[in-house]
Amino acid sequence: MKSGGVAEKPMAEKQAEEKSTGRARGIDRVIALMEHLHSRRAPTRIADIARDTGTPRSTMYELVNTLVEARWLELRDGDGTVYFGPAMHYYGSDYLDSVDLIRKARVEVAHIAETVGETAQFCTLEGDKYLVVLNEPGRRMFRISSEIGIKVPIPWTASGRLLVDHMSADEILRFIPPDDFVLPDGRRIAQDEFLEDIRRARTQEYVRTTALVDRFTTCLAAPVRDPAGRCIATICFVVPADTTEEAQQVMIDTLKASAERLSPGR
Amino acid sequence: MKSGGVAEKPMAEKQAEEKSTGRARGIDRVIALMEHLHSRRAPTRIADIARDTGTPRSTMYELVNTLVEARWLELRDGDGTVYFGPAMHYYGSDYLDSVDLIRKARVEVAHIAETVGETAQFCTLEGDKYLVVLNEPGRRMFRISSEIGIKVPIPWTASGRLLVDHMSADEILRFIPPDDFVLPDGRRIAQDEFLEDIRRARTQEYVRTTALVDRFTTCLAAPVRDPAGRCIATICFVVPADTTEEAQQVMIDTLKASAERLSPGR
DNA sequence: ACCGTTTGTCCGAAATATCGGACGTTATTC
DNA sequence: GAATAACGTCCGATATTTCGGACAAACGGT
Repeated sequence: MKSGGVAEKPMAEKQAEEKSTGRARGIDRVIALMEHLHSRRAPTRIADIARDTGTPRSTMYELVNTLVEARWLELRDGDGTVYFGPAMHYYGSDYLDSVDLIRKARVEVAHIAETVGETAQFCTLEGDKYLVVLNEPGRRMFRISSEIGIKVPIPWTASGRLLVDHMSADEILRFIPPDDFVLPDGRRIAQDEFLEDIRRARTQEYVRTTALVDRFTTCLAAPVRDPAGRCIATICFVVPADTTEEAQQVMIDTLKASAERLSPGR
Repeated sequence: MKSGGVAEKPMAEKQAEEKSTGRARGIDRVIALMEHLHSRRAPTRIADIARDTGTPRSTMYELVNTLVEARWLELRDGDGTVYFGPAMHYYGSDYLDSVDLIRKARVEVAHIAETVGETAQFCTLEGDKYLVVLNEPGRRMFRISSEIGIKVPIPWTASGRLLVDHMSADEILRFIPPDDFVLPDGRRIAQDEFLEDIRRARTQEYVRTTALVDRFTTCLAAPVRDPAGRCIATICFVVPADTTEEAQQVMIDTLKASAERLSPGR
């Protein structure tokens, strides 16, 4: 077997079965299936999906067949594993084109990633989590797998500090789940430093963070604001921490210009 | 109402109901729903979707609610219309990243679109139709709406001439539905000219077409070939027909270089 | 202001899709 | 090479989801 074998993630079937009986609608099982694939982000064997989503095996086989036929899913490798199919890309592209801000952001992100040569992203909030919506790898491309659509705690990111800057300190601390201040390596982000970052961000109109999620990475982010001045999204660079200060200043100016162009109603 | 009102497309419910009774599984209704949205490529009212897909109204409302909750769909405008939601983008991105050739093609297409400044695309065959998989608008950006995932007759395109160049003349004419030689404006593409285009393409390793689908547009395409020499995809530019010959030569060279880099096993 | 049309919700009935388990086949382990 | 585990398919029963139609509210044209 090429993938790491049996995964032990007992979190996927949260709401797989909520009522009393184990029986569920096909569509609900399909939604659980797709969410599971997205969270694993790798081709997965059908039996594993069935187990991890709490779906009966026979049902899962039946549904997967249907979805493969519709090209929502694709059989991968020898066979035995499935992953997303081309139909998802088509529908996803339709979504991107249908949202004005995202369509414009795509142009900006592609442009600055190409000209600067570093990975650029466009991010928003979804609920109380931070989310990468667009990702354009730079020439370096040291991070291969996309994080698009993966929810991340707000304090882990530079953009997160901008996306909550319309709230008061109290509101912010009530808004963000306390556990989200703990980084993947176990370090805890001090709340007062976090709030100070946000305060500074409001005047500087950009945020820089270093060695947060990843020890050797710096994030630079600028806010996209609605006419009321509220940060509705961010555009950012993800660069090696040893990037020179001058280069970073250029990037910050680039980000501010792009963010300005993206801010609606100007 | 902002859209053209009631649409009269009696083709969407092809296989909406195939058996005898009108009853169908939820998942099949959802697949029909998504395909319908993709073919319309615009936010659509729920009742219209129900009618055009042959789904009972009450069923469609039920399903749409479920899908909106899962963020597969989004309510648009005031309300009343639905379209694809962010989840489709996330799943679609996962698909793009999971296919090696497409992941590489994304880099190439973005790069040449940025440097040349014209719209670049990456295309393949799906069944007997041509299909845009990636589309990166140039600076001009005169065509806004994406055609990603929309099936187009092979003879209408420059890329199509490359994608069938491994077949004999007979095979090609058997492969392409006869109606596909008729352009949107009613003109008919002569089969011998079409075959001659393909023959020339094989030696030149690129194709140029002008004023085919669109009177003022020229397409330039180069083949991505597998180790056996078979064209498995194309990379192309879509430019105004009055682009100078010198500029077009530069683009052809650019395409050939990119196509070469994308061709597996070299 | 009137009236016809459309929207969105609710309900009971019944057609059927989901489920569990069994079975033959293929892969993996020792 | 035998034993064990996993894979994928099939089948009948029943719990459930789909469906049609009815209804109130909102809309829109005259």
